[in-house]
Amino acid sequence: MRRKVTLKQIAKELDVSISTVSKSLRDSPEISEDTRQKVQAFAKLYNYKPNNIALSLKNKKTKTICIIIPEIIHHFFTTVISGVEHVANEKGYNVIVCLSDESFDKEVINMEMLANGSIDGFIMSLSKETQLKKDYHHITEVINQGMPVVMFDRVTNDILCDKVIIDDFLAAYNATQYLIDKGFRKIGLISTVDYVSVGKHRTDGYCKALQSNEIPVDDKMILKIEDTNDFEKEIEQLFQTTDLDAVFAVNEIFAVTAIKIARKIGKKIPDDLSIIGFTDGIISKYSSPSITTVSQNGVKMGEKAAKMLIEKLEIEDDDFEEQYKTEVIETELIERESTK
Amino acid sequence: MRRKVTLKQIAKELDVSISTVSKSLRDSPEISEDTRQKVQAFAKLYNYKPNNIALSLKNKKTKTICIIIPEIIHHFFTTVISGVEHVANEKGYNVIVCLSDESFDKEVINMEMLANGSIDGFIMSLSKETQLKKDYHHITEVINQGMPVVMFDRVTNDILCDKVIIDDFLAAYNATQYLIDKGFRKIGLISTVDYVSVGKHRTDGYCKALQSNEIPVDDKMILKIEDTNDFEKEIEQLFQTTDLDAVFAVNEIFAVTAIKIARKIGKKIPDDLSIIGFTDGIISKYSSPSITTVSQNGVKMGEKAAKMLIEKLEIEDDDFEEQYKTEVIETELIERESTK
DNA sequence: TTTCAACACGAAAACGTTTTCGATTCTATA
DNA sequence: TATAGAATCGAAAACGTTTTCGTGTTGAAA
Repeated sequence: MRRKVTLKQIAKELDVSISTVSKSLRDSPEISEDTRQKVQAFAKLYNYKPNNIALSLKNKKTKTICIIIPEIIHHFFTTVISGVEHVANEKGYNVIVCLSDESFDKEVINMEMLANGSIDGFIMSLSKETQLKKDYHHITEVINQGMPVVMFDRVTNDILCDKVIIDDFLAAYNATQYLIDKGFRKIGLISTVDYVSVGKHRTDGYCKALQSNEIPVDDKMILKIEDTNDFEKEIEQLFQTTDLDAVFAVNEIFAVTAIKIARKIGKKIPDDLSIIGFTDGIISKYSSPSITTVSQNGVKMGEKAAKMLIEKLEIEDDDFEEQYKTEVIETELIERESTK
Repeated sequence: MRRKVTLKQIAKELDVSISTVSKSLRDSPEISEDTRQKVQAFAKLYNYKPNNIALSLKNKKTKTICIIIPEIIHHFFTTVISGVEHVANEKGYNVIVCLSDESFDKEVINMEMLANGSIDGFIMSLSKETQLKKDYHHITEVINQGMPVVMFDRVTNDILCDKVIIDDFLAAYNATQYLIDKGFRKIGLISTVDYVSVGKHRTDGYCKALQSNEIPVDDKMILKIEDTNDFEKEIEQLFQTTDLDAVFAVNEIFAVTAIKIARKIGKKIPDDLSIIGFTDGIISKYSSPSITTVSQNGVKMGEKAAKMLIEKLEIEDDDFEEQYKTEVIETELIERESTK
């Protein structure tokens, strides 16, 4: 077991000072060719690598960013991670992934823990509970300490910071309009409870589309799901109490479950019922029938968020004009087999 | 913007020494009640939190572990992350997630980057390319430096370290036997290339089960997929050149794709063809028909791996008897709709 | 020979902690 | 009152770097 070698050890071994070793390794012109080569050879032999922690302490930069997501089970979030990872690694940053499990407390703990020097900045999507409580003190706290934060997808207007979102309202509007254009009039909605920001926006877009086409919004056709554990019954009830010819679901789990329930009660997809989902995830693609869906490019969101964060991190502190941007990622409707 | 306050600043402000501040905050008996309260009050007011990096440098412990996975798209790996996160957080550790993208180089870079003080230990599953090259120098290097490594799922016998696996051979054997018990004889296999360790073991289990039942192994019924990008054609060809009544697929992507192709060429699932997958992931559950599968409890694997790693980290260096364990996680067959 | 610059290197501070040990003051006992 | 011992605090080292600045040596020009 050969422990890592330090500058001090090299210095001692070669009988020079620590400074000389450091400078030699960084090719400082102050050092003579002779000693430089001697030191470098020795360092290579013992596989010297500078200690990251010491560097972090000295530079006050850790070259590490943290992404906090509510759940890892939603494929969308894993694609965001993938995007973040990609550009972060490219720029020499590491990524710490934290899961809030939709819990306010876990979100707070994670942030407080990491904000004390461990990382340089946050990329995050709000947990359900945080959105419900509307308590963002932990985030403002971090921002006030001068640590940049980029929010994505589930964001809030109560916080001033960089954001990456899609136009949930417009995407839902277009999806609904697509169904209307196909001739459907009895269009159901399977959404989340309103305090989840994106759920609210998508619900609004759905309603607006109906209104624009002078189709009355019928609350009986709208299902807002709170508990993700046992929502199959609710969907089944929706299908049995209403006579829908199309459904817009705000995520792919809801969409695929709707398909399953519809089948169970004897409806053929898409012949008897057309379904549009949200998020072009792995389920939509591999489900049979594959699901027509609003693509929400998670990789692109992650990449963009990481770029914005790292940009903020690398501008000199001199020209710190606080300019917050909100980037809107394009969505598109991917037509597959669940609509006709 | 109120920057983080340090011990030095508090000391200066209260006109005491840094040591006194530090001791006061840690409730040292050396300090008088008076000054202790004074310091603590001041610290609370200014929301003092110790700097993690400084602590890491001092303690030579970062309280951070890294998990390296080949791909985040496989739901199995995300469940492992979830398990690791869970116990790590419980024990006060942070988790850095790295994606090797099945690339040897990325695996090496990630490990070399983080091994220099940034983290305390690794949890990892080998990339395809690493398994192909059989080059594990980066891993032995890390282990030789005294940093514990726990491997899971895709492991190798060439490295001595703690491991968490399932019995791939037995699980595949049982799955195949299950099909045989149902009366099937023409059982196809959709596997990965042999250098992926788990693919090889599952293939062996399949073959062994056939042999035990005196069913000849027919290479034409075995498809080994190398390129994950365009394997649909290969599966289609398999179905057209052979007349199978059942298929065992070594992961859920292969399984769901097999269903899709089978449907496409007019076969009904499970009436004309029964299919068993591997990994009880999100696809298997939500696919319709839902997929009978070998459950490979990723959460449990992650939890176990994290526990083993943290245990290694927290034993005193005194009693360092190198004892490596290999933990085998139970699998079970989950019967769903894709078999009859 | 003197002087000055270039050259080569080392000492020390700094990042923010914790901890050991020494120093000073106070209290109580002889 | 002298003194031992407790109580209270500060100096400094240590973790591993980088970097500024100072210092000594060398060579060449005056």
